[in-house]
Amino acid sequence: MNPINILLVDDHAIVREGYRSLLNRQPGFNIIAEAETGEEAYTLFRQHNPDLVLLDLSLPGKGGLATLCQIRKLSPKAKVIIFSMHQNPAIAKKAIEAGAVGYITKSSNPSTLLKAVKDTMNGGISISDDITKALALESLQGSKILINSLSTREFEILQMLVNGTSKKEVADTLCISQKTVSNHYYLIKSKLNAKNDIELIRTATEAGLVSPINLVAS
Amino acid sequence: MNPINILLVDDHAIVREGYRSLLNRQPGFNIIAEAETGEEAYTLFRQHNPDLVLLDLSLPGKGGLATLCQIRKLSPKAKVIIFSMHQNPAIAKKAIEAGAVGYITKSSNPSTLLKAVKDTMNGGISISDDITKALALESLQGSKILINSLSTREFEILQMLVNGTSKKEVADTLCISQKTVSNHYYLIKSKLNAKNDIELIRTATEAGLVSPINLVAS
DNA sequence: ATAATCCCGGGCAAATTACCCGATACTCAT
DNA sequence: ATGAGTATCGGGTAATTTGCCCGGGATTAT
Repeated sequence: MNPINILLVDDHAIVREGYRSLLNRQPGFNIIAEAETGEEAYTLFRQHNPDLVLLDLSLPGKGGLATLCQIRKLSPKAKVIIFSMHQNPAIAKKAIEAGAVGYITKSSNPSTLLKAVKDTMNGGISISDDITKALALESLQGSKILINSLSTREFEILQMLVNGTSKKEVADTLCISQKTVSNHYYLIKSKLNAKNDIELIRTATEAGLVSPINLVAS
Repeated sequence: MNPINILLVDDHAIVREGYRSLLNRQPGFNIIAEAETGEEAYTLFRQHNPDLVLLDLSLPGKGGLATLCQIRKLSPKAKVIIFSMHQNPAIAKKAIEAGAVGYITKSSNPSTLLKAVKDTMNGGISISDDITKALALESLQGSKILINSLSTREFEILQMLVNGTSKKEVADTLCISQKTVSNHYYLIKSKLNAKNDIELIRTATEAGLVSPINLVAS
């Protein structure tokens, strides 16, 4: 049987070293190229047309997801396994939606990665246990695209708040009482499943509600 | 000459694989133990008393900075090189202040790491180029970065909090009372001039403390 | 030796949250 | 047009958190 040709994409040299060492110890795998950035990955993909791409998500420049999309657009049958440090199921979902055949966290066992490579070459989809567990939990609590469940008013208030407007200012601006703002705030948090302000901001940021920061020289 | 005995600490198996492969190719290095967590690292350090520790900063559990402090406390002459994915100079500063003899980013060349190991064994301090450059830039623009007024502990707690760890989790992880976390939190907020969580996160984001989750919309 | 921090937490009043409630008002399908 | 559904507005109250002060032990610097 021909060896499986693999394109390795990770911006950290030491991680590539790790993959290489791991895969070289196994028969049947051949790393034909390595890339540090999304751009490079795309170029090398076209050049070598590998059987499989091992792709890190947090790439400098355009990012891993975008690279994944680009590669899939060029060659919709391309097999790409995402290898990421994020244990966030939302990210895994995005990756699978975008066409990845696998999502493995970097804290997984090396054997998990090897298994994923084999499984996906047989046409399967492979997701590491920590993620499947998190996904299961999430689907139990029936999460959707949460931000869409906000009403217009809630959305408006959230947007003001995460951009630094104080509750009092919001109340004054909208001519409602501070109490109402607080109540909205409470509802927003529950709708978005945020346990605290920080989670709220992260969700809002994901949804693009937070405008970029003005660096103030003081 | 005796080989240099190294303790490897990283929670990602694939990264350890990388280190191992890299160092084994060089004569004179010997990895005597590997750890995945700070606790384990500390135990193994006492057991093996290595010449050098390669320590990842983003460890689960107690965290890399705290582990560094703990080891240095036990053995003030211990040599620890921090190996981190953060290119943030503020983090590097904290690490060196806490007694690390080196700070190398994971995006550095393998040869940089090897050189750092050698240099530090000769009594030097080694910092990767990207960081020294960033430090230079920072001092040029002479911005009195508020973040630097935080103590090590405060810094650590802030980092956990803005990355979504709840106060209770922080307390449990660090084995301190929730009240103490709250008090730290209060002090952090005043030191950073933040009126509320949102401002705090913005400042922390500016300082690069928040690990991004950029979900790209198709 | 003394001063200055840092880290840890108790205490307590003030503020905020979590969650309940009822009152309008608007939309929309029957 | 009537009733069901839901958005907006806020009152009330118990539980929690904050803001701020305190002191004590451990380190570090002077």
